[in-house]
Amino acid sequence: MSQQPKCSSASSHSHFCDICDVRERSICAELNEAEMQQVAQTMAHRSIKEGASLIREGELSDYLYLVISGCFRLVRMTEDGQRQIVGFVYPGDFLGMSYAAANDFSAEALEPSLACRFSHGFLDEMSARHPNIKNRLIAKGHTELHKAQDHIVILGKQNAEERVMTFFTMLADRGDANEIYLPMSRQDIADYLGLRLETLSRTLAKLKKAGRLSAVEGRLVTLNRPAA
Amino acid sequence: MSQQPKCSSASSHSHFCDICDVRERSICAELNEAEMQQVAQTMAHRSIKEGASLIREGELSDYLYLVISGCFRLVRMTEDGQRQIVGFVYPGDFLGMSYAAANDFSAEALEPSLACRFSHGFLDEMSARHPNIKNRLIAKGHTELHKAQDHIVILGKQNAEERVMTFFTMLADRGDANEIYLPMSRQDIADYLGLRLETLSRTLAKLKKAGRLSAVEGRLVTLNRPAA
DNA sequence: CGAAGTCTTGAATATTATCAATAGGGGTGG
DNA sequence: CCACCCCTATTGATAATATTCAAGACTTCG
Repeated sequence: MSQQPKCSSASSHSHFCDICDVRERSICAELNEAEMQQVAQTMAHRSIKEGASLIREGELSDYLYLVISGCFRLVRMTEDGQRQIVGFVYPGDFLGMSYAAANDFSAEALEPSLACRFSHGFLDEMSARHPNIKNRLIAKGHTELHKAQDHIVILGKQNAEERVMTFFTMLADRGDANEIYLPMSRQDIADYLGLRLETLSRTLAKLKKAGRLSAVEGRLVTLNRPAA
Repeated sequence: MSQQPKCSSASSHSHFCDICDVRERSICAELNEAEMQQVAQTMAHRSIKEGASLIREGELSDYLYLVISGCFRLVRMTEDGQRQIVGFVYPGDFLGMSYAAANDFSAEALEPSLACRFSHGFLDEMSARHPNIKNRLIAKGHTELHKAQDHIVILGKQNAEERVMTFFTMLADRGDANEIYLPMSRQDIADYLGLRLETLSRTLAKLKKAGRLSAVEGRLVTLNRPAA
């Protein structure tokens, strides 16, 4: 229940864009050379400390953020104070998509992270010249919906073992190896999978004994699956 | 496992728009008089029989559909053949939002329904003159994501009784009364709430005995809650 | 009326949650 | 460096909850 530390304030750095890993596959890919220059000059960024929130549930969404590096958990609190994690967010994903509406969830950094900040006004202006920007936002929203529905299937139809294996498999598919580093705590995983912390712990032990996980050591997990 | 009947093919009717209940609060609201005339002349509609599918999971989404009347269940099948309902769709909602991508789910009519059919090309053309159309699509996608996350919270944090009450309360809030007509079967509700059919049935009995539901008679349910 | 489907109820089982205690890990200060 | 504390994670025993399998009741429709 302690107050989250405030994250650092926005600041402009012209060379941030040079090191941006997600530029080619996000809205900046739509911009021409001159516009890219302008963006690089004026774009504000935010650096978010581990545990700090980039956006907060219920607050107004003034900006659209593009995650450049790091990782976030998306948290929704229920009326009776329970915590549900509705997703995890990685570089290339957007946060604060809701134009002038309250945020549906808080986004809390799991590790020191960087995000790029677009004002909605700026986006509208750019969209006039580059209609594909809006299309990318629509497509991205669609991807998010798809992921949320995968999540619904996990929670609606799978038992504890299946939930955990599905979760680890999704993480492993983000990289190329069967060894995974978990950026989130056990409680985070439990709150994502709709399980109690103890059930998750027991399920991990069971999966390891059954050989479906060849290693479970703190935040390092190794899947045992037929070579992809 | 029987094949769903094919729904009737598309047809054009100039006066369909006259009886459209959702026109003012959907994309047509952006159009001027002349454009509205054009839409009314050329727009194709589909009438979907009860049990028929408007779109199918895995098939390419050629069109965007706007539901005019009736009601659909959104069905996703898991690899092992289980059925999860990821949502219900009512007049004013869109289907087939994914530009040139496969549908994430099937939409099956719960009652005889009508939908209005937009080709993606037509939408792009109209959007050039009316940028708000794209904004409406973005906003609608956001609403859908929000609803999916509500669903995640139901499945992740609530027990059977809470799930059922939350579901009925949502339905009641769509209208103005505490008496609800359910357009879907018990199995549909169970597959939406992540419960077995028998568990749902028992939970209904329990809620009635406890007085939280004052009536449960087939598809008619009456909530017992402090007058809103 | 009969048949097929849908819904409800019953009894036994399986799964998960709860409460409680213990173990591990990382940092701080003596 | 070690002892201590705090936080996170694991394990154990029991209780609550939901599933499974089975049977019966209610509806709808031919």
